[in-house]
Amino acid sequence: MSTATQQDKYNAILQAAIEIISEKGLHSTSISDIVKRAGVAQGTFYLYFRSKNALIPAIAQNLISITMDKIKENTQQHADFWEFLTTYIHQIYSITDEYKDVIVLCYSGLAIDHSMEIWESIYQPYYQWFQDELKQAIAQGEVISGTNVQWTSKMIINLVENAAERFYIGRDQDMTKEQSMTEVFHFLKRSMTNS
Amino acid sequence: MSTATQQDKYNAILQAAIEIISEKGLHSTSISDIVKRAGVAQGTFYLYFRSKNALIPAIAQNLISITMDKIKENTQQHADFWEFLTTYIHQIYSITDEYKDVIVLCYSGLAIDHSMEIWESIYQPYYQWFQDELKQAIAQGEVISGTNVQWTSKMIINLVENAAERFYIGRDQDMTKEQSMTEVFHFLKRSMTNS
Amino acid sequence: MSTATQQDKYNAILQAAIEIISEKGLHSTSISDIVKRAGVAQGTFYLYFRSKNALIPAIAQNLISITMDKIKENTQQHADFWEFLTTYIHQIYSITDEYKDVIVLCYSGLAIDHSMEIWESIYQPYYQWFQDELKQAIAQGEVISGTNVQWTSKMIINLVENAAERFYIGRDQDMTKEQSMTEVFHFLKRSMTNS
Amino acid sequence: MSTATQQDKYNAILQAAIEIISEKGLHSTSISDIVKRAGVAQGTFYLYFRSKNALIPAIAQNLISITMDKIKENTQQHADFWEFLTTYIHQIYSITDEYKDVIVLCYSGLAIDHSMEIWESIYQPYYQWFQDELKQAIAQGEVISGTNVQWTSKMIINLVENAAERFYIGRDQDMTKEQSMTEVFHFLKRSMTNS
DNA sequence: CATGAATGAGTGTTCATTCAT
DNA sequence: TATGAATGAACACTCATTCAT
Repeated sequence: MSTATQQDKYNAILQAAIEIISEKGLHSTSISDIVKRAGVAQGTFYLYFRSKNALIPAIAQNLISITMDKIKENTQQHADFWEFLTTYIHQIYSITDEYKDVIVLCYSGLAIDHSMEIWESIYQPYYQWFQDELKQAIAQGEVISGTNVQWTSKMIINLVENAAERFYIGRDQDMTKEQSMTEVFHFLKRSMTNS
Repeated sequence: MSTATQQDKYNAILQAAIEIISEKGLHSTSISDIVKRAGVAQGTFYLYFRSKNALIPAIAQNLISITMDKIKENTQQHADFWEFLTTYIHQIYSITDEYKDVIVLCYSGLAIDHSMEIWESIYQPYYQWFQDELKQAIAQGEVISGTNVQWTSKMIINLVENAAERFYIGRDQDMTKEQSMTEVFHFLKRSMTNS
Repeated sequence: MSTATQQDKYNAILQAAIEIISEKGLHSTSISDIVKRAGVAQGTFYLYFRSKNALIPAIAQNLISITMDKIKENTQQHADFWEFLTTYIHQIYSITDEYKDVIVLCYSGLAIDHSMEIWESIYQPYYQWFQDELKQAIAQGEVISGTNVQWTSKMIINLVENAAERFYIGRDQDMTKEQSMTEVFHFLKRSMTNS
Repeated sequence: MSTATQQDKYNAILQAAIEIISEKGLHSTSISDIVKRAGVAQGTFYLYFRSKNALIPAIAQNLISITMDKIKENTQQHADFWEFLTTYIHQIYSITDEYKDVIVLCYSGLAIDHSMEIWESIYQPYYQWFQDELKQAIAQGEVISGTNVQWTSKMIINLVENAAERFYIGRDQDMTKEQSMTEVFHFLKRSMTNS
């Protein structure tokens, strides 16, 4: 029962691309490199991706999917919003550490392609999910009312990601990971509660 | 006595590079394009830049210099930290709008040569300057004491830049520029004061 | 009983090929383009043609068939050879106008496979037919005796085709179509009669 | 004294191209083949020709130049128009024999490029030269007056070339070369004189 | 007969970089 | 310093052809 479906080939190419581009960068990675590792023929690449650049949005999408899956899985049970936020921060730091190369390639790749706006559209369901959590927290009285849920969600997500990226990618490690995460947590909590 | 000094040629090449790369992206811009617009010979490029990639840090450096000049100039006079912060936010939004293409090209250059650390070093004096302002605010009692000046400065700078980039580059324009800036301001102020 | 016979598919592919190659040229036309327009699968092409190059002789054959059908149909009734020749010239000009793209593609196929001899063999029945007309004219005393029928037939056919091609393909339109045809006619008639 | 001028490289590339494309055809000849034989680098080709297709008009131009040089040189001295025409026909047969491959590649190449009209423009000075000879012959009373000099010149040139091409390229050699040339001569003479 | 996914060899073209002047 | 002709390595992408179903 040979079951090499189309989905398999798509994934093989995508994973190979992620691995190699993460290592060598987009510019230095050739299609030839990718297909060799994916175990398919040169032409097969173009059955699944319109061009080399078309890889980037696919990689970004993939990253976000993984991120959401991991976070959702780990934040399912939480006593209150602050426990949720703590777990969320931990997860983001952990994911950033694991996928730092992919994150960098998404930033640079989407910029190369002049398609930075795509980030926003890919993030949409992620933003949405966070908004729901935040709304609930407001309803519970854990977060001050009057908060602009939409804007604040994006702000928090970006702030946490930025802190993690500065720590793991920018190698700005004056403090420990724990200290960094604590600063993030308190900075956010102060802003969202009446002390 | 019109004498084309070395500095002139360096700047001519750098400016030409910024213009063309902003338009067409790094990948699609050739040295040939750049020298043509700069009005120098092909080989002259290599008298001033070691390689094509060496342009990116120079462009980034240039952007930071312009940013710091503009901001310093406009924030010289301020009654208190919050007036300073307001002006700062305005300036960042304005600069982001004007230089969005250059910012994008800096992102796209991120991954080249794994130059992420260079990025942080270029930001260093910028961070330093902000830290000084923040220290002063704490000394004045405008900002809660106990704040980690170093971490918080970076956080603020990144948060403001991110909000502006989401607005102008990610084209996330659900709210007006003014509303967006106001949200940023209050989010930060809440976090840095005892209500 | 609508049954797509083999002949149908052969013709569908051939017609599609003629259309697209006429538009885009042989080199820029892919088998993929052809089968898409013909409404058959990629592999089906190879059930009817050995290769892409095998299309050219088939297209040429097709053009000659059409030409002969049209000319025969229109020259059936003629008082004498000169009326016949006049009609013939008209028909060639008209066909050249209608099929100029196909003619060009036949030229472009000339060099492929050094297939020049194939060309002559395709023309054979055409030459033969014209020879019969010419023989008859000589028998009738309309054309001077002593004429080399074989050589002269080819000469005339080529001369008329060339004049038409210069007019429609070379766009050498200093004179009107009518003037051009009249020159051809008189040039030939002078040569074939004692004044 | 190394004197490799630009003209030299242009010619080296052009000659190499003519040789190889004549042998293998345009499609089967790669730029790599050409530059290797020309003894220049890959990139150098593009300093002299915009593209592979740009070779064809250059080759055609070259062929016409050679043709005119040879013919002019050999027809300088002639007692009358008919001696001139005889020599002309001989020359065309001889040139066609020598350059048959180049002729084929010009036909097919220009057709591939959809630039058949270029033929006409390249032929212009050739036509002009023949017209002058023909005018003189009419002035001398050797050729019937009332002849359309422009049209007839083109006709004669094409007729002679066609006969030669049928003989050497189409390999239509039922008769000897001499017979073929004699037929051409008499066919033309009959048409241009009152018998 | 028909299909269309898969193949992988093949190539025109670009362009960063060098170097003799 | 400055030039710009020359280099040649590198690569994305195409497409004729095959073959398992």
